[in-house]
Amino acid sequence: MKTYGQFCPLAQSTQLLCERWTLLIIREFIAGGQRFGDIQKGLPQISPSLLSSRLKLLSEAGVIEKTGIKTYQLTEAGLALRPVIELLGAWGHKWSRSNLGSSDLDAGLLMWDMRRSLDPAIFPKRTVIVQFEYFDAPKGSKDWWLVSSNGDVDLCLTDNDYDVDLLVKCSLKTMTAVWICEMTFNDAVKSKQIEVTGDKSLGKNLQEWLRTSPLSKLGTTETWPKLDWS
Amino acid sequence: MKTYGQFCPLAQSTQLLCERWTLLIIREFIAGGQRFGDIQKGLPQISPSLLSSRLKLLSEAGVIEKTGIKTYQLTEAGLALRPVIELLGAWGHKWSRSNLGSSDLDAGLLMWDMRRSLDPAIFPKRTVIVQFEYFDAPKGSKDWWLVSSNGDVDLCLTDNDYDVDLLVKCSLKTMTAVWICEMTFNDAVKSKQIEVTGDKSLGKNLQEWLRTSPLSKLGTTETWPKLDWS
DNA sequence: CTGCATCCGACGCGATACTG
DNA sequence: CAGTATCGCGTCGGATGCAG
Repeated sequence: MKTYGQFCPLAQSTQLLCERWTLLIIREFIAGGQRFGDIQKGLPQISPSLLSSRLKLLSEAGVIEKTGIKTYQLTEAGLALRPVIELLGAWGHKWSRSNLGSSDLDAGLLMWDMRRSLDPAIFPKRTVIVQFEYFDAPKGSKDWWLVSSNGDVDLCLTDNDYDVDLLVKCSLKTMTAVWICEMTFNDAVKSKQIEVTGDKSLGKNLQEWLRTSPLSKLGTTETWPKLDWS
Repeated sequence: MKTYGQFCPLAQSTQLLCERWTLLIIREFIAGGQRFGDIQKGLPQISPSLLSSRLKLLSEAGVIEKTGIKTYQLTEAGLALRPVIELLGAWGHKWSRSNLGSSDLDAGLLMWDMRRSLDPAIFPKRTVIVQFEYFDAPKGSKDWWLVSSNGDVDLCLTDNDYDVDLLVKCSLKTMTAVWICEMTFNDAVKSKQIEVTGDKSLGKNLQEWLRTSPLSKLGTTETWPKLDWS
């Protein structure tokens, strides 16, 4: 870890936390990840060796700790970073100019994020299957299935001959924009950017379903309440 | 600027802000710096070329803007980073383990920080000169003079045959610890870690004088009110 | 003094392969 | 799945010097 040679507390924290990937790793822990693989899943582009060394560094710094042979969790110091993460996220949401360059789009990340954030209680207890079709996504990540059944949500990338209740067709960019609240689902449907077919009564719940993302609250309130990430 | 390939607002903000030096540069702007040299003074170890490229990047990102031929200031987006800086600083103050390694000590930074943070109103209007002597500082930065006269504080590194009102002798480490509120000035005096000689009535004000650092408020309150950096 | 260009070294970081 | 070892590239960033 490179130091700044300054006694300033900000220098102390940034030299630890503001290295590449580090704050995103913390984000994954806040979002509920516990294992090496959980973290990797939320950070597809990090190399295992780097992740490994970051975890070691964060352990030594007392931000995370091992809770088992292969599980970690945030310490008190780590949990204290949550407001920082939230504030930085809110700043990015409001002030970042990058407006979703196509290189920022990643269907896998999007769906993974959905899976862990959606509230299954919105749908009936019986199994409900929602298929997403992104016509502009790279081959192999165009079609996704979210399977909600008795309080659980599963994510599938392969067609298991599902009995699909709802089919959502749109561009990856549109769905991502909806997910991070740059537009509302309903508006996107109205303007034909999203096409929904299937069970009408279930369809009405989609907007509400898609609002439970922790990010989604960013757009709506200026000063932003505690988020329910987990 | 290296990107993460993620749409997450946190990824957007960190890829811009969490590169080496960047947040410390913002800190310097918040502290009132406007010119290239102001920033450099607070970041003695940054190279001019790197500072230059960071300023350019931040301009493009809309965090700072040129206000004149050679002055910059924070934009609205930049000002919005202040809570982030404060939170990160508070985190570092509370949770950073590094406990002032000697490599973090820097007499120049310390004195520069003092000069801009001290409240001259504490002392009488007439010229008051306080000399600091750090016996463990590197040669050439052992002796410093703070000159307070009618509402202004100047900093000197050379002996101008001053008529010194107060002489403060201690280690650089001790003074730094006091400055960032790891201990109080009075306690350090009591335990003989700081030796003060000179005008007794002025000496009594030192503790109060040294409490006006923006950092000093970190230690005292858990949730920390708006700081007066400027 | 301000700001930038150039050079070059160090090492942060990524890719891959491999082990338990 | 959870990491470690190795290798090598790329770039960050530090030193110096110069131009405005």
